[in-house]
Amino acid sequence: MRASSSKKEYPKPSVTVDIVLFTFAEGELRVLLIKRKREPFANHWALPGGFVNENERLEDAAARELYEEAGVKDIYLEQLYTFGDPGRDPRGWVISVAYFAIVSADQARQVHAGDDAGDAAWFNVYDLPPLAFDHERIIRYALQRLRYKLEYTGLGFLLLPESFTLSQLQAVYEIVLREKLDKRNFRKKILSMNIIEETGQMRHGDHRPARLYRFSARAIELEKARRRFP
Amino acid sequence: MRASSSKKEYPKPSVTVDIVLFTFAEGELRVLLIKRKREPFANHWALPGGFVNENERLEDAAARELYEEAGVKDIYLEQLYTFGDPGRDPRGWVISVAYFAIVSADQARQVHAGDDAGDAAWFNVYDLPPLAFDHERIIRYALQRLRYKLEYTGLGFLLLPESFTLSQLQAVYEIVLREKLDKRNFRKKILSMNIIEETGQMRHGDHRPARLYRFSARAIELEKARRRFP
DNA sequence: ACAAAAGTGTTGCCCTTACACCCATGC
DNA sequence: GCATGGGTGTAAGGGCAACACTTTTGT
Repeated sequence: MRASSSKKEYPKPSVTVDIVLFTFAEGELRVLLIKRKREPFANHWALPGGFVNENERLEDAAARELYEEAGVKDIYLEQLYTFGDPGRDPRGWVISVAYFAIVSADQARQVHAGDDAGDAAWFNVYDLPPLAFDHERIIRYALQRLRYKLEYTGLGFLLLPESFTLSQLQAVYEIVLREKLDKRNFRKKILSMNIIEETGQMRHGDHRPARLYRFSARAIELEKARRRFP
Repeated sequence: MRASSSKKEYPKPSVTVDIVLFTFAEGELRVLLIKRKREPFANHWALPGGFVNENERLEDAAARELYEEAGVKDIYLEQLYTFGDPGRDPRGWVISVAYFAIVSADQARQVHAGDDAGDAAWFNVYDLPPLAFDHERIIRYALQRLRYKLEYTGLGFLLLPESFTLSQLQAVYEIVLREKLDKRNFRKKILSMNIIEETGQMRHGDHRPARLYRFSARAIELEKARRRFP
């Protein structure tokens, strides 16, 4: 059964990528879904994704599908898990490499349904419609990964617009982690990470204005270094 | 490009699993390799692995290949990463789902080359021969994962025989993490985790006898719970 | 002036780290 | 009796959690 006993022809699976794309807007953690036009699961919502092409890196396939189906580019992407259980796709043997992705609230606004896909829409992760295939399971797993990332790295700001207040950032943490956080401790912790800096601007809203922050170049470099592998 | 536009026939990749199987023996962290009999990379060492069958779970395929090629069963297995870069296999389009696996020193002794594979042998991870395909990269990534696991969970003992001394366990940590640890702090930390218990036996060697420990049922349950997902 | 969110420090506790000596055995 | 690895406690410092009031604005 070695790869090298290769004169015989073995059956081959189809390989797809599926992308769990998160963002944060209006106080909700949201996931992008596409409404399927065709069977199986016509009119069900599903993760964006599709077949991998030959001579294409898996991550490139994920980026391409996101662009084709939702018009978004330049996105934080990382491999999540590969799902290959028999029966996960009624059409036959289909293995899916799932990716985990984040867009800022700014980028999220550019999303529009691509030509060859159905409608694209954002859904509250905690209130999803019935999903096609095993996509609910994939989202649950992605959410778990998002929680780890938020706790261990400072990646919360990837979900927000370019400038944001500390209260907004805290709201992201609270909603993703599903727990209430202490304001002072939160601020101390985030500021001590040295990953965000003041913009000097203020946000004016209903009440006392709040300082605006952006994530610092340092934070971006840190994350790039951490991802240099594999 | 949706999965559902499926009347056209897309080319399909071959899908394999490759397993990075670790153990610890004679003061070394070791990886199991198989000597390839056929081209490409004939006579090079490679990770155990092979094609996934239809109607087979990916993890089952990994377990099967380990059994066929090395005769080992009932192993700690978890998915590591999926490698699909173009050109990673000279035979064409081959995507590999890599698995991370650990056997105890006891189990490692049962390893023997299977019928349809070449020789099987254990190698010091820090002193590997030239490897086939992108297998060196896969091993480097698996090693990184092993380090995380050792730091965050108490899984060091999976590498050791059923009963072991604290000094042996410390040696595992030191060699995997490549740093020297303080004996008292190490013992305090491990014991406070409540994952190992005394067997009541002693190991008699050259010098003062050492207490033998085993990992407790609790540790096994904990790890099972943590892995219940995805 | 009042409602509402922004902003700010201190304390106690726990966990981590650094560190050195006696003990039990085999030879 | 000596060489060798086994085994043990304490003190200081850093990080984390708990906790309440003042400030600034819009209306």
